[in-house]
Amino acid sequence: MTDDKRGSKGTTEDAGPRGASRPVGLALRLVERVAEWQPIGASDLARRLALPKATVHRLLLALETFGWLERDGGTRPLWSVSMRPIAVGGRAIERKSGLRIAALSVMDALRHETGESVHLGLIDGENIVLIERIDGVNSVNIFLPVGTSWDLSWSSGGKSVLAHLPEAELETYLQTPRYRRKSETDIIPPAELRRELASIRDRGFAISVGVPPAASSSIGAAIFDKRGRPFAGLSITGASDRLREEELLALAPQLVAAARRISIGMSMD
Amino acid sequence: MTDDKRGSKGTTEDAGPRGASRPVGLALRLVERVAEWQPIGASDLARRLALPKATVHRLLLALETFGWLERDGGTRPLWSVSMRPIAVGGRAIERKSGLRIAALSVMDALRHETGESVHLGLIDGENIVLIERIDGVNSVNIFLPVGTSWDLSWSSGGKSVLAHLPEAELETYLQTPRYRRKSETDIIPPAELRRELASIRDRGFAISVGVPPAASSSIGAAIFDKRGRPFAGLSITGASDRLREEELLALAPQLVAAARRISIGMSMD
DNA sequence: GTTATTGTTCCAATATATGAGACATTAAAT
DNA sequence: ATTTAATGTCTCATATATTGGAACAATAAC
Repeated sequence: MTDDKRGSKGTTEDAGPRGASRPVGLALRLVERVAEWQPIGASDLARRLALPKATVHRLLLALETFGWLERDGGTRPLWSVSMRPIAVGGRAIERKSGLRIAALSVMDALRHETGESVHLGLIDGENIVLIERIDGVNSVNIFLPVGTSWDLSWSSGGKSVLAHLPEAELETYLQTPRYRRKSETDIIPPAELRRELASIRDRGFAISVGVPPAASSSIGAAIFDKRGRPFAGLSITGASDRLREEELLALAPQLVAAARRISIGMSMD
Repeated sequence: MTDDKRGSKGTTEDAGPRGASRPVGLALRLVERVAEWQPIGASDLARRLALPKATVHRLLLALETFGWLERDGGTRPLWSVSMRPIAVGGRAIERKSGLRIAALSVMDALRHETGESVHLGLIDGENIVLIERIDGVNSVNIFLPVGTSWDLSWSSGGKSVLAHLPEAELETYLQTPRYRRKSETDIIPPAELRRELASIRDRGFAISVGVPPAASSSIGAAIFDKRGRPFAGLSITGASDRLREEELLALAPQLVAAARRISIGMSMD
């Protein structure tokens, strides 16, 4: 009631650097955040993003029209993402660089040799995203959904990629503090992580042992492209009461061989 | 050099109905098409979409900044989608209505009983999208990527959903001609499809037999929400030389029971 | 060497996004 | 039942970001 600056627009700075479309940036941020917080109402969303209610509301409507978001039928609509991102992403994986095709037969062989589930993750910035999972023939107690993404330091697959990254990139990665998995406060000392990565580089694989109750343990190895750059991680995962450190180490030779076979398969096209 | 209508802007009509943000619509269309045609160059893309080169180029840059698209390092950049859509979609599936959680244990039991792979698809407009796959303990020769989507009439899971759709919606669905799988020209006569759907409704499941060389066959049943609406399909899939019609029919009781168990699990929250 | 494409940048014109406020409607609190 | 707070929805004047034709450079094809 005091100030009346109607129609004062925000600047592009809010959305991203470079000559980048502001509404597009806002819309994409909205999709990502709705996916994270769904189902969520418009006002709540606006508050969390520190954006005007009207702007958020308008964009939600637009995203609904284009089929990327949908709302449930309640009196107070709650928003969720549609199947569109999955469908788009599925196509992406399918044609992506032949990695999936190169990896599948090797992964299938591995699950039959070991009885355990095999996971394939692809690097995405500072995360690793699960793009394929083949289930072990043993009884499996955990089925990670394709599309799950973790910080590189949280999984054996991610750590094995991290270990072979060029020093400069590792440096950048370590610039931001990394928290231990399942903790919001417990920072991993960079020196500790560096030590572990050095050991991983030496041995050629990473292991990650979960704590007993309903947890899983895994062993992972990196996959390299033709220029020798690590870009994906292969890992064998199982219940942590069955796969203790001893059993994991026994799986190492087969895993490392499989990862190498995939790398080679990728290098010749 | 004749006409000089500089800066004449396009209208919102091009992008979509209602008061919808044009640049957002264009950007999303771009993401979807890039996913379909990747890797693709900017000019080629602009031509196929009948959009000005400059506009496409600018949006591609924006989408790169926001992390949804990426280009390979060649002198002539070719564009592909990043892992972002998968990561977003993964979160979507994870929290979606509890379906995945309700279905997983049932699917796991089913794969151990039958030895074959079990698929879970979610309806998305006139398509069904694969959101979860659990691999059979028998040797499996086909691993469909999560995120794959087909026309409802193309899979046993899709047909079983189609069969229980309200008449009005089925009518709308049949308005558009449906082609046989793997054919661009061979239309399925609506009457034929209607007959098959009636039989599926009677028996409670749908089957789909693939032609021998390197094909797969499956049997599917619908999953219903608490209001009795079919919204997902459960199916058992295997190599078509192992799963002939006879074997598929033998699996029917277990499949139907499993689908019912999931529906019930969904109805109580 | 010549020609045809492609990627990239510029810029004026204008169509479009913006966000404060107001209202109706629903949920929570008293 | 009545009040209070919060939510979804809409409108509108203004500022500005999007737009797309054209020109240029860089690359590929002939």
